[in-house]
Amino acid sequence: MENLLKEYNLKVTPQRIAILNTIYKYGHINIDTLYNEIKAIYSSISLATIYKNINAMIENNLLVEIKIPYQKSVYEITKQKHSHFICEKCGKIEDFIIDLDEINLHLQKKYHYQISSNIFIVSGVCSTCQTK
Amino acid sequence: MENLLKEYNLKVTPQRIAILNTIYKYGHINIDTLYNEIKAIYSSISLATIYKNINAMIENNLLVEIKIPYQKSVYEITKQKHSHFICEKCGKIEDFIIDLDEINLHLQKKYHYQISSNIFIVSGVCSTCQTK
DNA sequence: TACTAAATAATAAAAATTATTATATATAAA
DNA sequence: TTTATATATAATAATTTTTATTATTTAGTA
Repeated sequence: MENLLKEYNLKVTPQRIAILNTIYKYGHINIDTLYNEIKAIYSSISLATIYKNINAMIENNLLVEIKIPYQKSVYEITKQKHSHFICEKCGKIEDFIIDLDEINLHLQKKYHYQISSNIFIVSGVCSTCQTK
Repeated sequence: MENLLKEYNLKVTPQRIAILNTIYKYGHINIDTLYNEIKAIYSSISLATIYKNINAMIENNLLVEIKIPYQKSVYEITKQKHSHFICEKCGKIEDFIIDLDEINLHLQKKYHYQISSNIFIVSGVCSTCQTK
């Protein structure tokens, strides 16, 4: 995680490494869970520090915030463009890759949008919850 | 708007009618703008009443909340399923209809999701902002 | 018209986020 | 390796956002 921080022009601190490790471990994590996890390691850390770091990392594009219906936002490490599936039963969030180029091209032609990014969130019931 | 409230099993009050009229006028509106607009009509209304009504209307599916990156949520009257385009320059939000059935079917087959809804938000530059 | 449940107004309280400031630490340069 | 500087942290405080409380008023209905 040190290299990652350096890549994104952020100073390397043990707290930040812990934050990134935790986010990486979870894949997606909200502020409360993150705070609790970090507190277990650095008991003196304050929520404000978590927020400050998260915001710094978002500004430097090391993290992205995913705003989810009926839930608090989750944060994840910036990676290949992908979409999210959210299970309405167990709350699990899964990444999946789907090619949106065709749709974007279509929108570009039809509405003359210059498209820079997509958010695609799918809600439903995951395969494991269906069998319960 | 009276009929709309009745349809969704909500009592008809002048404040609620004003709220719905304002949302309808704007298409999409955030809580602050809404509050200011309503205050101009009912100067004694409190923000808590706005929140309470918005939440009641969301629970009864008369309104939907759209969570947007880098902005406060906006609310809109429930209508035909649609997606949103957000202009990064002027902040304008536009609705558009696009058929996501194929994609959903593909996801359903590939990941065995039972899909109930989609959120599709496209960011970029709108046609008018491109020519500036 | 009167009854009942629910809405409003006016706070207050709680939850979420950001700001402040002294101290500590990371990085870069000497 | 040491020192200087900028930035991060911790501890709070302050702000912002959202929800709860309660007395009063109002809408819908009998």
